[in-house]
Amino acid sequence: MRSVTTAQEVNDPTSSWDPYARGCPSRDLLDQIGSKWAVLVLGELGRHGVCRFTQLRQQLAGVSEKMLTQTLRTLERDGLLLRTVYPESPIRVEYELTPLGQTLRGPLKALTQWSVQHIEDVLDAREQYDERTGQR
Amino acid sequence: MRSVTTAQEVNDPTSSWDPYARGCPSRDLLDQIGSKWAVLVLGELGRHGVCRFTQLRQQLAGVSEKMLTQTLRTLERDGLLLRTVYPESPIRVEYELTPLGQTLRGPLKALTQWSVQHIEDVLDAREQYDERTGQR
DNA sequence: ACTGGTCACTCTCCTTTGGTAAGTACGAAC
DNA sequence: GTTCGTACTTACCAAAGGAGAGTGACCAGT
Repeated sequence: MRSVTTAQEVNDPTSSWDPYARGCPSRDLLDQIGSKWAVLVLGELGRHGVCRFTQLRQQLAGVSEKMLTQTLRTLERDGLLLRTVYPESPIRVEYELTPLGQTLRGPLKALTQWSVQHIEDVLDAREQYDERTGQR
Repeated sequence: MRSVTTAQEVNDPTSSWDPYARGCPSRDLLDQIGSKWAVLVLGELGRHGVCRFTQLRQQLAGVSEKMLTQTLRTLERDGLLLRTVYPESPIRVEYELTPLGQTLRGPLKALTQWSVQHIEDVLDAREQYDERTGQR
């Protein structure tokens, strides 16, 4: 068992993960999957199925190669995507979601859609806030 | 109209927000709402309805006062939560979700649940990855 | 043999963000 | 008048992120 064993969970090994607890792996994971580039990488792989490095770099306009590599490695390590190297010339590397990664599509799509659907409300709210606080 | 007007969207002013586009406000918003502390603050306010500063600081174990204040201000400005000051002594400040903030509960809850439900799979995947790459 | 091109990184430098801890403002209670 | 509680600010430093040049493997052309 890998569960972080503390006093209160000794008799309850299955339900001990709490993102609100400091240092809990589930908090770190939540942070990872909600991070800027991870959301977009997973979203893109969810829509296109299989992608190459350069393709992703173009779709996620503005990502640096360093961050793209870093994000892809982390997601691969977490078992969310599969990285396949074809030793052709020039080299070809393909990325695709694993079954585990697929299970994240729904939640992430919901979040992405929310940001598109409500961005105008948010921009309005910001304007009002700035007027309110700017006057004083 | 606040929409960022570029060539391809001149005849389509309503559906122009794209989180995959560099500098699009919806990308920034997605980044905000998916950020570490914002997720937890919104989650906590979703569960408890109304919270005070100190209460939030305790529930979100590990957050610094600086980051909590900063996160709360940003969320208030974005119209996701309401901040009410009661000029008693000692001062009392209450935070609660706005109707707009309520609409985020679903998506964020899904994400949080995912991280709890799949953290073990991810930890397994990491172990395997480290073995694979550590050997070479 | 040598130049140039492609792809997927990798490295370095510098800016921005985040964390730690101490300080501030206000009235109330002792 | 000193201490307490509450909700912040501020100063400082370490860690993460972004910009851009460099690397290595391979091959096509000259």
